[in-house]
Amino acid sequence: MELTARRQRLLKHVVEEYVKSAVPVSSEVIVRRYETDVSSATVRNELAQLEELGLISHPHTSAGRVPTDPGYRFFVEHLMDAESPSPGEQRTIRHQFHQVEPDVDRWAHLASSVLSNAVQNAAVVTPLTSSRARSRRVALLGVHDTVALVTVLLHSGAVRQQILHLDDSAGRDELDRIGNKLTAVLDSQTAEGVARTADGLSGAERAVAAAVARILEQADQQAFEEVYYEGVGHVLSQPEFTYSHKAVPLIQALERGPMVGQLLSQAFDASGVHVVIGTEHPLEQMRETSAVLARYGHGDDIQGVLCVLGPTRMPYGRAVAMVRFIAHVLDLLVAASVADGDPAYHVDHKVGTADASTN
Amino acid sequence: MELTARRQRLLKHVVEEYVKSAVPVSSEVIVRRYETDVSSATVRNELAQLEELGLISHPHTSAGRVPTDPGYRFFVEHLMDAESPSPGEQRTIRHQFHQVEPDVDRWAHLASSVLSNAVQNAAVVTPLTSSRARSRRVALLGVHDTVALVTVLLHSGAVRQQILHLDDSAGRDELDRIGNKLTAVLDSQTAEGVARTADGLSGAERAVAAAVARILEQADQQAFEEVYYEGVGHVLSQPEFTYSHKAVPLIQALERGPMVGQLLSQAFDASGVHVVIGTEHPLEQMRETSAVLARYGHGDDIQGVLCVLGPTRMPYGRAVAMVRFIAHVLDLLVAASVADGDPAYHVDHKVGTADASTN
DNA sequence: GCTGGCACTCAAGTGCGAAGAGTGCTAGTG
DNA sequence: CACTAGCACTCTTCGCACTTGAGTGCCAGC
Repeated sequence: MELTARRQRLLKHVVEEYVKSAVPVSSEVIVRRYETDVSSATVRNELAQLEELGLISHPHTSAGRVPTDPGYRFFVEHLMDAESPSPGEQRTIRHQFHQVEPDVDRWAHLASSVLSNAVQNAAVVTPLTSSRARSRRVALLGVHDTVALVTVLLHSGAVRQQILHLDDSAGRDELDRIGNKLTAVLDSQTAEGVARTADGLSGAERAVAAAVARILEQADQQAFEEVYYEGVGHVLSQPEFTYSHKAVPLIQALERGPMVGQLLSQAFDASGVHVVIGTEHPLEQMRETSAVLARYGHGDDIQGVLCVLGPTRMPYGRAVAMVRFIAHVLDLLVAASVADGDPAYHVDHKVGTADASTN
Repeated sequence: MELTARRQRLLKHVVEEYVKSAVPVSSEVIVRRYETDVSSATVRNELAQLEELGLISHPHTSAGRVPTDPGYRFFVEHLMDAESPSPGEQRTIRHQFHQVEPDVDRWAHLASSVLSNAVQNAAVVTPLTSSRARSRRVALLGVHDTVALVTVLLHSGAVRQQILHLDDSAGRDELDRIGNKLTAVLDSQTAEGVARTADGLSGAERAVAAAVARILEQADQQAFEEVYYEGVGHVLSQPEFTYSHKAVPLIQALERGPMVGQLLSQAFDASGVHVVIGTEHPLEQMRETSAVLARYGHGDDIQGVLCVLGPTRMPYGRAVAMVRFIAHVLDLLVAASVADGDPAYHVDHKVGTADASTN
């Protein structure tokens, strides 16, 4: 009872046909559409073998075959074709990203939108974060008398700001001075570093440094809390969710950002595209959904996660290809916006997109 | 056939009971739970009158009564009690907002979260925007050599930024100079104003001004495009959406921000809380859902919209009360962060929340 | 090793009757 | 005149038996 080439082929047909039609696939259908040179009886014998191996199963005696989670796993590992999106599609997507290129905050949002539409499933994207947020530049803008806006440019290229109420009023020059000083003093510091350094400062500087520390802390926390998701409508349209109560746990997991974090953090263990199928999920509520994920970003420190989420009956090939491609596009964008002194990235970037100033 | 006091009372009972139970309400139930001093036959006679007036209806002969859209409308207009949330609840909510007070960007997100949980329905919130975005302060942060981050503080208190690729490299002093100059020159200008002014500038200044103009334009566009929503799970749990395909149009409307814009813009016509019921919706796809909306913000120019969205069978009283209360809380927050020179707002605000600097 | 043929199983649909909920109407009462 | 008791009527819902058809499993034969 080994996994002959023909059996593998049959498994592939079962998965692909089932993903397409959502109906358990019968020996008859396989013969008609794929393996025209043998009879349905032969196929049935082979399918029985695949079932014994635990790769496919029977909802009931008189029904066709459905892949099991291990079946999908084998398919993903050995059988699937994940060819890249078509050149036309690639161009469209690159173009969309190019349009929002100067607007770092919208990358993740756009990515979730593009991904969910391309794969017709839900997509989740975390914005770019450092594993530990570090300050790169601090600026202060006066809002009015005793209120200032503290803006911190993080090493990751993201920008965060907070309103700060000052004890005394401060002029613009004073604010600029503080901003410049803190930029220098706090350079590349993490939240704890800033807190430590703040002890050596005085008065207004100290208050601002405290705000910076809060911002960094929050950025650390937010890593997986603030996620963009889209395409819930696609998932609900799938036949496995005709009764919406089945979808409720999934949707609540999506809305409660942190729950997804646990899932997404898996993407950090390995590079490349990662597939999690049904019962392989650590989260109880996701035992009937699959995820295709990959990190994007730059280096080991500055990263985000892309994820496609849907029922286990999912077009894995397409999902993997799209996730891989979009991660690649984002990698280039990120590289271009990170101050790392490596000119190679700039070249890459200039090739892919035009300068904002030439718009 | 007039609307006597008793008939109004009965209509109120029908609406409240139906909202609670989701089951058509029978004369029997009304007698048992509300009007114990008359017989069910009497109630039936009265209900028949209400039906003739078009305020309630019959799914079929042997079923109880269900409110019609005009019935809900009358209820909302004349019968509903929208008492404020309990003091404890008010405190909890104020506390939550206080915690993110310095972080303008998260207000809308938090509002949608609080609202959807309190009313157990979906909630949509647009972030604060001016009807026309105006520049208040421009700052430039060097990212690396020829790349700078243009940060614009809008009159509304929101902050936007874009990456800008410069033609020539510029030092920090030069960037500061440009930032200060543009802050002065572009003060209170809209996108068109900035574009016009830019003609008089030269070189790098012009490029930055162009970026500012783009930022303002985008802020104008985004007014209703970028919405926060939450609580889809709650809506799907309602019995009217057991078959999820009924919920798909609603969810897609939510995900496609602009479609909701049409709905939300109604909130601007009138102040106070606005209720739109089922067929009153302009959007075809929302004919079975109701919305409770209000704007929040400061003055006529700086505003956002709060909205509860769910099936017509909705706890209107509770929804109106919560929307009103949260709009009020946000009003105070916004007032405190806007530079309008009116000290009254500051006093208000200091009462409600503590300074960030005293954390 | 493959195939045709056939018995078997089970889900899904159909028709029917009984039960139950709720109404509408009518005649009767204070 | 407003209210009520009572009852016939309607329509949904549920359970049940029956039929249909898809699809399998297996076996004998090539």
